[in-house]
Amino acid sequence: MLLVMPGAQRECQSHHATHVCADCSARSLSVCSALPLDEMEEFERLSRVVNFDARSALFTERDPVDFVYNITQGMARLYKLLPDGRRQVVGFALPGDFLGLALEDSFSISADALTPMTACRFSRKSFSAFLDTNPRLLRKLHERVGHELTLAQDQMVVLGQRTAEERVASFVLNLSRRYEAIGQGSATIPLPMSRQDIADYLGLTIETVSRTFTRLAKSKHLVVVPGGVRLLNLPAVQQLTGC
Amino acid sequence: MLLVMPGAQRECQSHHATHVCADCSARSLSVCSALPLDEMEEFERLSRVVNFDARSALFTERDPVDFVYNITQGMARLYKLLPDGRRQVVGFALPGDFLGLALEDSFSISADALTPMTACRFSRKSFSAFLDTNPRLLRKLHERVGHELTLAQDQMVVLGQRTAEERVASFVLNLSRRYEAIGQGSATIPLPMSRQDIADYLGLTIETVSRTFTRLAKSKHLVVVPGGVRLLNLPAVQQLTGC
DNA sequence: CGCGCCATTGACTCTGGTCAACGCTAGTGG
DNA sequence: CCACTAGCGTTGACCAGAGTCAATGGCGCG
Repeated sequence: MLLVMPGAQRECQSHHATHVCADCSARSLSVCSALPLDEMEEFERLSRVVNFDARSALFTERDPVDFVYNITQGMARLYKLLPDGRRQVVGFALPGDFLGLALEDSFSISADALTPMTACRFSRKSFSAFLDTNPRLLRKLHERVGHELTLAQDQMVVLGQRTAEERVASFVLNLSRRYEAIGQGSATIPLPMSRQDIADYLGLTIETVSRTFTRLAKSKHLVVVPGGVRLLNLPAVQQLTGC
Repeated sequence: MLLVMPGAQRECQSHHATHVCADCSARSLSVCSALPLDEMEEFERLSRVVNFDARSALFTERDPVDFVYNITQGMARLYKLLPDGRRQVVGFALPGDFLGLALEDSFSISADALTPMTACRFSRKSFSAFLDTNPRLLRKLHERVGHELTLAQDQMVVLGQRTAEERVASFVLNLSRRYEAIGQGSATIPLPMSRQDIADYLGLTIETVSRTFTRLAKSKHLVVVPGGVRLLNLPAVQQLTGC
């Protein structure tokens, strides 16, 4: 069980001068793409670029939602804790992902940075007010949550029906597809999260995850490299996911 | 594995005369509550009341979304199938629930009626067009999907972390709360779905579900009655869910 | 009445969990 | 520069919770 120290947060705001949506590498990946240039400028003024150190907390379950975030760089893990310390990682957030999508009053999950991260931060209030004047953005946001919901349902299939090997294979494949989608595709798939994070995401133990990677390596499906894996036989791995 | 016959669908439209939103028992439960009276009348004209026999299919994964549904009576099961026949039930839909929330092009899940059902059916096109002129409804819909997403994340915790007993206990409790929320609370919790449905929802087998109900009955947590269960010791069952 | 479906129960199996040891690597301090 | 340590990952031996297979029971329907 890996916990983040409260107070580990180091959040350093950069100057507004450096914040130009038009130059943002994540713009095409995010809900911002719904905005034409002129509206984007207004939108831009509502937000502020924030940086997070690796291992710092973005927010915690039940925190009031004062800010929402649009990730531009790095990776976050999203999770829920049980009172007895068990943890379910419900997802990993990449550039283009929006945290606080649901516009709820308090966060239903916790989030912290796995790597150094950059995000656009909006106060919920101003973001919400902006949405009232921009149905297109709301529509885009709605699409996003809808997509997140189908992803969550896919993960329910993984957790409810799949074997350890299928879970690990589908995890690696999905992550690989997501890297590709944000233009970071490569033969080697970086895994910035720990084995414990993967285990808690897949409903397995760290030992089972480790053994499964070893087995997949022995069967020449992939190689485990420092900080990630490299797929050797994509079709065979796809086969393994059973879907 | 319980499959629904294709063609089992019996969908009988009733007359528009009988369709009056103002009298709808599900109105306060559903997204419609976002609409003032005058807009509701326009909205009303877009929809049509449809009835479904028990065991009939509403739609199937990958079907194009021609219609969206607002459930007014009965219960549906929502599920995904794997190519090899394994099934994950991702939820049960009750009055007030909206099917097709995400406004996607094709359904990501299948749905069929567990009981005789009634729903308001909208063509996606006209519903979507109506949304464009009613940001308040869109906002409400967005809230809904957001809520569905948090429920899905809660279910990920159940599937990834909980023991068989905890899963069954949380299933019964959640269902009980939902009945209460729609004004159908009672000491006896109806379970219109089969043991197989419950098993596929909880990532267990039918035998484990059955044994767990028996165990919970032996330990005086509940009684299994025809068509449902009756909780004997609510606090103890809450305790069992570990949360 | 008898058939069929669903649920329950029992006996046994097996996948994945638990517990424990070990190794590797990075960071620290002498 | 190297010894020491701490944290993470891997591996092994064993265990247990849930799955599998099979038989039985109960209820509704023809």
